[in-house]
Amino acid sequence: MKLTAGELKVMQLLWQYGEMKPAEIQEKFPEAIKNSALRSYLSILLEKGHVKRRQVGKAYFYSAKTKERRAFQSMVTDLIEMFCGGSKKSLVMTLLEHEDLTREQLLELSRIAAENAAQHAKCEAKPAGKKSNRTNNRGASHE
Amino acid sequence: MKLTAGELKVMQLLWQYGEMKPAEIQEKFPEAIKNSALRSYLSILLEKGHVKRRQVGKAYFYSAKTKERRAFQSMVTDLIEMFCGGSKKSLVMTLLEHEDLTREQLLELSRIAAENAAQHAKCEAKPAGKKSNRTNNRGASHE
DNA sequence: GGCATTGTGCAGGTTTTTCTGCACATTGCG
DNA sequence: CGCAATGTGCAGAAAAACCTGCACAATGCC
Repeated sequence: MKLTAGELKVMQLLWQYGEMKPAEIQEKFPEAIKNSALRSYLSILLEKGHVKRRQVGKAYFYSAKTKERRAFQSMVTDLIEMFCGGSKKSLVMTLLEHEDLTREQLLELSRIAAENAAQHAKCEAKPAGKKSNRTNNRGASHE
Repeated sequence: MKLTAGELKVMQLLWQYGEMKPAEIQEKFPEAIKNSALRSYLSILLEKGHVKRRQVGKAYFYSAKTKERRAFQSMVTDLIEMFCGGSKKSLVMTLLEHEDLTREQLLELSRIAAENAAQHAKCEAKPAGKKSNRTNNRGASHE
């Protein structure tokens, strides 16, 4: 996988807004960036296969090829390997214990964990099948 | 903050084993690395202030100056900003819902979240004070 | 002493990431 | 037409990350 900081910023915008041409990405970029610098990122991303582009008139429209979910998982996996001895549980525990979540948030998370556990009970002895996709939210704003 | 991949590997070893000289770090390094390459990392880390060193005879012993916790938090914060709209809760939810945790792990996590919520109830209206340090485990092996 | 071992110093190299400049082509408008 | 605006292509520069080689100094052992 492996996206650099700059590449990731571009991908974020493509994930969020969909197909865009360089100038549009440039506008939405978190900090000021020259058009040529941005296009430089795009060509690297194209090379690496993370984006694709479509020609319309003289302009190119870029869109994400790599899914946000994949990129996220890849980063979480790295983090876990580096800091939590490879255990996802450890990461969650650390987050629960050391980060400043409110009482309400903790209770909700507790509930969600319990629900997921119940979910698991139903398909015992099937270690690879998963995901009910009940409340799939990520990518923006639900605080 | 900002540690590169290579620097982080060095820091991990220093966090785990404490003070060491270059040759010792080199031995423990996850992949093969030349002594000079490793020392190159160490001098960058020294420059950046993430490690300190102590001379004993002709040799230097290096140890971590930056705390593991700080580095971890910094990376989690980055991840959250990039993928979860700045919400820690979102990160935990995503982990709970999409990652392959066992039923037992989920139940335990649910319990821990509930406990932490209870903890919070006791010091209402104190948003900054925290941490009971009941089961402080991270950095290695509890799967 | 001679010589391998273990350590540092340091002056670099290569590759990747980040960013720049400029030439040039097309389009729209006065 | 002239010319600004908008787009691409491309050839890099600059900085950071990653890695190497070699000189040399101290130590221990024959």
